[in-house]
Amino acid sequence: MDIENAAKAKGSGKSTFCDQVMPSSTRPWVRICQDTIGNGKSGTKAQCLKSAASALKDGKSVFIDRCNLDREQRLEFVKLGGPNVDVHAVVLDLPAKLCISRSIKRTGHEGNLQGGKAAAVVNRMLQKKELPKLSEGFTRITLCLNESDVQACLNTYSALGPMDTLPNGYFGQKNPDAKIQLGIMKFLKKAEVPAANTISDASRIQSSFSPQVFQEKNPGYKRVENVSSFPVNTAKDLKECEDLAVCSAGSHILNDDAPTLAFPSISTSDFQFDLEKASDIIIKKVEEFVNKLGNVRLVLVDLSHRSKILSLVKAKATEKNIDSSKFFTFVGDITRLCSERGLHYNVIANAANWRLKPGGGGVNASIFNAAGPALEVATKEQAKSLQPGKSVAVPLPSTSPLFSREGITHVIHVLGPNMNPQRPNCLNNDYITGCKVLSEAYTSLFEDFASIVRTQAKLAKGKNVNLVTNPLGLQEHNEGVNMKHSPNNDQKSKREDVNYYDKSKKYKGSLYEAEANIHDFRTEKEHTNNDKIDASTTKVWGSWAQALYHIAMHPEKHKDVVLEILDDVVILHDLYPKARRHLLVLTRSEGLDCLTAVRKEHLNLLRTMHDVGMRWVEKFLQEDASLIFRLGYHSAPSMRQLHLHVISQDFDSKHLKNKKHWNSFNTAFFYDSVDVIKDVSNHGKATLRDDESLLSTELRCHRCRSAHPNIPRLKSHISNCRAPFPHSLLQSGRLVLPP
DNA sequence: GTTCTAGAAC
DNA sequence: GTTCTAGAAC
Repeated sequence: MDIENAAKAKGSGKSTFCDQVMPSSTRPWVRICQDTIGNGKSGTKAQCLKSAASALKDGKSVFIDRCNLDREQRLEFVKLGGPNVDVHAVVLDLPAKLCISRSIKRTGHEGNLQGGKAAAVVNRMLQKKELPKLSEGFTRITLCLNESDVQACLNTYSALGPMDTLPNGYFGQKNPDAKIQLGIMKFLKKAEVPAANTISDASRIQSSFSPQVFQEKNPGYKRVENVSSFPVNTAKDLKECEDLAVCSAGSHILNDDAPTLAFPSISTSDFQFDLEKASDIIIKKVEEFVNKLGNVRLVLVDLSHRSKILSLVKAKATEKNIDSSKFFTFVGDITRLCSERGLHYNVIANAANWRLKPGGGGVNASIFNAAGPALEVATKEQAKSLQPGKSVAVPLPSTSPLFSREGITHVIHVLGPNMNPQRPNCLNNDYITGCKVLSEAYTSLFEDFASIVRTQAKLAKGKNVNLVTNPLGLQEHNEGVNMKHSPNNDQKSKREDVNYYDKSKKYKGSLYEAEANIHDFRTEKEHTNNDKIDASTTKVWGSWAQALYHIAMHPEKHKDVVLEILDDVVILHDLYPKARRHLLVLTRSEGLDCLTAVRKEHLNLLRTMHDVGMRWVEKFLQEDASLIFRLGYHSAPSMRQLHLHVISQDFDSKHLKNKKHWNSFNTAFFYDSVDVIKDVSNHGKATLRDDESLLSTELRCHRCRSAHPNIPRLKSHISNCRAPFPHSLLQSGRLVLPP
């Protein structure tokens, strides 16, 4: 099989890199494609070189679109423009698994043998492949390991204007020498089951085969050989990117997992503090804390690449040789650094006003706006006002978009000194006091951040010591994971033998979820070590299964969904109701996650849950006497934290979409509350009936028991079926009808 | 829990 | 060609 031909087949797709960049770019790009250079047909390398040289001469920027898998192939292209041309490589190095499945699919050999052969060819190619290095003469290399890397890179190049330059360096991976993707051997065994085929998949395959070299002419740009890497791998705005290049040369550390504080420059905008003095203070305080804090990152953020304060701080950081993996400057909206710029961060500082109120302008308005009303409420709980030089850390409720979208767990409000006569407490140019107060402000900010990090580390540690019989390094994992949160990180783990660390990385490791994750480690560990352990402790909850737990622990922070907060339970609307009326009665008892854990001591709680549910049913029946209700638990719930479903039997809801939805409420999987209470009362526990097959059984009408071929047909039937309910449901008060 | 989507079923 | 399911990803 000829890999280049394979690449060409998919290269014709519109989703290739050049095709996406060229139309949206204001730069004069020329694409040199070996596959089409010979009057639409495949040409030679020499033809490519010739065309590229002539385009460069005309002042064009050039894409070299061909398989440049090894150094030798690339060498002549890199040399083309001479020392005044910027030479970039964009390496589209997507999972090997994908290449193989695509190539198998493409050649039409889906059988076991051919599939295996195709996989072997790809495997050989990948083994041979040599990723580009800066030492070959590239000024910038961007390695894309997944779709979102590719998208970020596309954005970067699409935004590149005729005169713009990009920072030099190696972006995207710690080890540019990596040759073969782990897990490939495991994939080979599965090669007989080719993965699905789409256009976008096709383009990914091509990409994998052909690291492509893009050259752009840039007269007047001085070429640098040994350039730095940045702790950034996605950047949209190229101009702004220049400001990212603050790191010391030679550093290849992408310390992306470390707890990260993003902070604006305090007092330098509206409060008109002198920039020179402010930058000195920032550098001094950063130097002081960077070593003290251990494995964390401090990131100074400003909106514009023209930011004076960023350039000053950047220059001074370089001068002072501050570790660029621990401190760097970054251009972007502080409320969107993760979603828009790919920077993982956990805590942000706000340049607050003394009332700690939203509004005003600048960072304060922007953070309060982005965080939603939840931040204002949470802030009020912590403090009413703030003195200059002080800060206050506010845990961000999980309802805040900054939490869910960006992964920010805390906002630290900081009030700096004011030099603006139009604002309160103006220091009238008294920079002796001013510098002292600004120093205090940063000290307070960094100490608050340190305290958040320490608390979380301790929490993780404490739980481990208590819960894990054989720590096996888990402690370390948890600490590492603790502050990590990466909503937009779709980089897949290349390892297929998922260990605890890998697994944990898949969680959104917010501070709140950290606890839950630790719980997971324990249970999974115990499960592997001891098969005899009770089922109630072996369940592993995914990160998405924590929502009800969070609500139960902090119902006051979820006023948007919570209907009623009582001592033992919380009542809320099911987020995706499967009927006209669908409530959840949620226990507030921590650690009671599902029915299997319920024992005699929970009887009172079960009765309370039932009674509260019944009270709401009565209310609903008064509003609509045609409704009929059923109260019960899912035998094996998807969401953590024991919850009772209170659901009307119309099942008239757009959210009821699949067999599992239907069967979870209409087979023995649905465990009537009255039966649970009876069973726990009689036998001390609920009898297990979480047979997975219950969820995939045929679809039957809950009234007349007729079977239906699919969900739409079933829904159409139940909307009209008025047959009486089965005898069993009418007994023991399982169904609740109007009096 | 939902969303996304390939491909099976119609 | 369209509908629907089911599995993966989150």
